[in-house]
Amino acid sequence: MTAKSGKNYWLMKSEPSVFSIEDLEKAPKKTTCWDGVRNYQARNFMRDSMKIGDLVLFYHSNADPAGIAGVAEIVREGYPDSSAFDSKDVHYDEKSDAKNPTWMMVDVRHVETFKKFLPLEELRKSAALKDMMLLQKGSRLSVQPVTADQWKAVLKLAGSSL
DNA sequence: GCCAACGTTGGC
DNA sequence: GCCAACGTTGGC
Repeated sequence: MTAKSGKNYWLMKSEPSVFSIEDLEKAPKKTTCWDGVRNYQARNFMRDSMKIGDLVLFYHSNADPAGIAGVAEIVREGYPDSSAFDSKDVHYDEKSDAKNPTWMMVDVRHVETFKKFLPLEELRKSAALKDMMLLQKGSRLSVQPVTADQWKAVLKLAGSSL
């Protein structure tokens, strides 16, 4: 992964019935740890490439409708996902060793909830977004990079002032 | 709730 | 190292 200097952009998925952007806004310090990711590619992005200050599109998956709900920012870089060590947690992974953790997480803080939610259907209509990973057939990665151009196009669609 | 697409596991 | 079986994701 190219981890050049400067800001990177991301998209992170959450099921709003589990944790929505409203939940993030109401959370203490408007911040949460992004635990429970159990996919190596997504883990690698969080561990290796996400930097403090990077901005994130907060995506509502398994929702009606699904789409982009707003923006968050990275406030803590990759560190071990403690939920992997908790046998009572739904994301418990008995194979993950606390001394050599398999799974990592980051902390994200709420930045903006879009006044205009961007449903998938609308994203698909945008020529500027046609190559976005989110929109590719079969793509289901829960943490994924977004290009600077895609980022600008999304904020424009949302009428965001960021 | 259905199911296509994907990732992981485990037998061989 | 192959690949079938299984589990999960996530749109619809």
